[in-house]
Amino acid sequence: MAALQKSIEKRNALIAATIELVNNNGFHATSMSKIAHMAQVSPATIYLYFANKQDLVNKTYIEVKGKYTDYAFETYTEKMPVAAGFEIIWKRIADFKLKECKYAMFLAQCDNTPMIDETSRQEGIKHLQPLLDLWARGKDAGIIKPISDYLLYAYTINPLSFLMMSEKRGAFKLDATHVEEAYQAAWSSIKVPA
Amino acid sequence: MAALQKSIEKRNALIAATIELVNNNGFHATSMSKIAHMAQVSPATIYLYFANKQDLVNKTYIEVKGKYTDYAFETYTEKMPVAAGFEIIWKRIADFKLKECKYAMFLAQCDNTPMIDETSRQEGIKHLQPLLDLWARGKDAGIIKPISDYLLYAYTINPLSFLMMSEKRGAFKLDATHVEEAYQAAWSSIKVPA
Amino acid sequence: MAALQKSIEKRNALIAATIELVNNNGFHATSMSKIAHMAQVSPATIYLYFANKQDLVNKTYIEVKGKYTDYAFETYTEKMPVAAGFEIIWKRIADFKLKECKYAMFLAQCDNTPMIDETSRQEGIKHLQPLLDLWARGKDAGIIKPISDYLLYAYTINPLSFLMMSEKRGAFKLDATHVEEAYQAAWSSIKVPA
Amino acid sequence: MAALQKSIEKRNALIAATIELVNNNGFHATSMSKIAHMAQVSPATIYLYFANKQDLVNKTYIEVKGKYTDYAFETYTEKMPVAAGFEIIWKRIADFKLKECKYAMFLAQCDNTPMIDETSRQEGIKHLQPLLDLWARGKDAGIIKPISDYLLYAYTINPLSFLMMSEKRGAFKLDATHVEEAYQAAWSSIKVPA
DNA sequence: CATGAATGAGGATTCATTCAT
DNA sequence: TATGAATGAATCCTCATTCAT
Repeated sequence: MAALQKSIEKRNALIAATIELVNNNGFHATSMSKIAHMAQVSPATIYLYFANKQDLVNKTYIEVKGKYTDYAFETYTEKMPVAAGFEIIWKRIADFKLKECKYAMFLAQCDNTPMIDETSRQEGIKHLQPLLDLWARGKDAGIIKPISDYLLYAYTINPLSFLMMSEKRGAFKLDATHVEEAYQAAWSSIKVPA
Repeated sequence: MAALQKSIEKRNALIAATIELVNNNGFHATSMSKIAHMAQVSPATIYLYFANKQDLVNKTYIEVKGKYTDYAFETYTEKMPVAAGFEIIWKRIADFKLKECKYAMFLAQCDNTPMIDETSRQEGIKHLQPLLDLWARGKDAGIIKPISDYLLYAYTINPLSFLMMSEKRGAFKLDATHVEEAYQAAWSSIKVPA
Repeated sequence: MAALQKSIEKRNALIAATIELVNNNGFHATSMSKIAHMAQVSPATIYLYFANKQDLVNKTYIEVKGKYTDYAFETYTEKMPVAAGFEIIWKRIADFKLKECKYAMFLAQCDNTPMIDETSRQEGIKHLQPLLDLWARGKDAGIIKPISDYLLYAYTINPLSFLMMSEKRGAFKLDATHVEEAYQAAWSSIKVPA
Repeated sequence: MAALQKSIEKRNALIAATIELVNNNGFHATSMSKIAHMAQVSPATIYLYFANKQDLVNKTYIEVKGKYTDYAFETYTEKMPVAAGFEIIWKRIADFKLKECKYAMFLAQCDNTPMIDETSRQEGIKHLQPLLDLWARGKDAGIIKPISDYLLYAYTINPLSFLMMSEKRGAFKLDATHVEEAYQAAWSSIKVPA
């Protein structure tokens, strides 16, 4: 039991180190030895937990994506009305991206890199289903525009990544007002006009 | 003159090779020798044109960003009405992202990587000024919501990157109808409701 | 007793795994973990039976060499006439090399590698004594040429290794006729001409 | 020209280092860095001359095998009578194995290792053709036994490897008398009895 | 006896960069 | 200006071995 516990802690330390180093230096400059060093482990030990660098990065991606979707849907239930449900999910996601920016930044870096393989991406997307279901309900009810989920995502959720990264870069500060404005923009873009 | 011409061609070949290799393999797997090889040049020659790899990548970024903004504003003049002007710029950008996807993909890869330094990013953004001016006009006229330019960008232009990358990944196909829907979503998100 | 039995079985499993892996992949690519895995044992357990890798390999060598000489002399008795005794031993060895090729191949791999130390080699040779005695008898009787045992071995026994390896490599097929021809060649090379 | 010369010298130094290290420590313990060090070159430089370790070892094998066959046939011409021709070739080979033992040992180590691929082996064997032709002539003339070339090789040439390695191991000393005895053994084993 | 987890040392290989020509 | 050859440092990863349990 203690052994298992230690194992889990070591795995977590490795994943945490990967996130931190990739956030600070990018995939390119994140070496296995640096990860090992930060996790206070020998480089060889990494290979007890992960098959290779690809695997480590992809498993980290899946893990973080899991945290993200868990957070997103924590306060949502399928019985909520469409508009209210959307607002709740959207604001949870906004919260996550701003408060758990360590994770959000990592996911942003994963967006366009070949380091993450398609399998892991699919795995990561799977948990977004409740949002897709909500959109389906909305479209059926004539509340949400009958357009592709990719468009809905591009215009409501994806902008948050851009805003978060801009803030991280120090370009501008995202306060509560901005978040509310952003929500209004997101909702305006997909709701069927009155 | 012929010498100068050859110089420029070599520089261009290097930049073209960088774009192609980064698009296909990512920054990680793009080495100076491969770039040199593809540009039919010795590795040492690269250093006659660029200080080092960072510099090559950043200069490439600026160059591509220039092509992007040139294209965006080619048919726009400052005298156009706000809504019309916005539509024209937006559709040019959409066009660019879909037709010049070689360049668009490269820019997307640059979005969240520490490989591109802040100076180059600023340099690349500079040329967006006409769009910012248009937005200022729109806000003054009560046509566009009085919110941060970052928000306006996040909800109108940035989604196109996401859509383009999704299409590249084969996730879905972006046809003319989608583009029109996307434009409506973009405009809905930032226009002041009637 | 049962415990001792299990111990012996484990040792045997380790030796068997070593033989198989070295035969298939060479010394170079045969790691302690692979041996442990194939013997269904923990890597650490190997070190309860053998001091280190060198020791494991050398002990394996001695063990296999033992099987080889046991087989060689099983049907031979010192009272046999020289020529008959030689034929019997030679054909047993030929048999061994062709039928127990798992062991023969392993020995062949050991032939010219520094992995096997001189001590183990001496140990392995010791059991050839009956053959040396036979040769001594043959020399005394003027039946076998009065030349060094090394020469006798080189021209009668050693060629079998070459033939066996050639067959393993698929270069040619060793049938009963070939074996008889080989025997005649061997005997011709060392017998005193009539 | 000077540059080409230096290149050739470097390649030769690498091959020489490979031979020496493999002879002393075996393939297993011969690392690229040790080879580089002994050739007074950076490890990276090896990869300018050889694709990888396999390639280096195989090219070395082919090179050495070439020296071997060149030496073997230097004084032989196809017009010589069978018996005389055979003696000349055999003694040249014996000479080579004893005097150029650096090369002979390396070839012996190559005999049974998976490090040498089948292609290189075939390449190395190609140059033995004159010997095979001689044997064909001998068989036609009823001077040499009508048996497989593999058998002829196993009983005339291959024993020399064993003797050379035994000598290297200090087991016994091969003097001129031994060589003559060995030759007689070889010839006895394959000649058609009077 | 037996082990799974752990690791330091070392493996092959690649890379950004330099330098003599 | 242009280069091919060269390299030290760093890469990912494996291995023989040990140790707490």
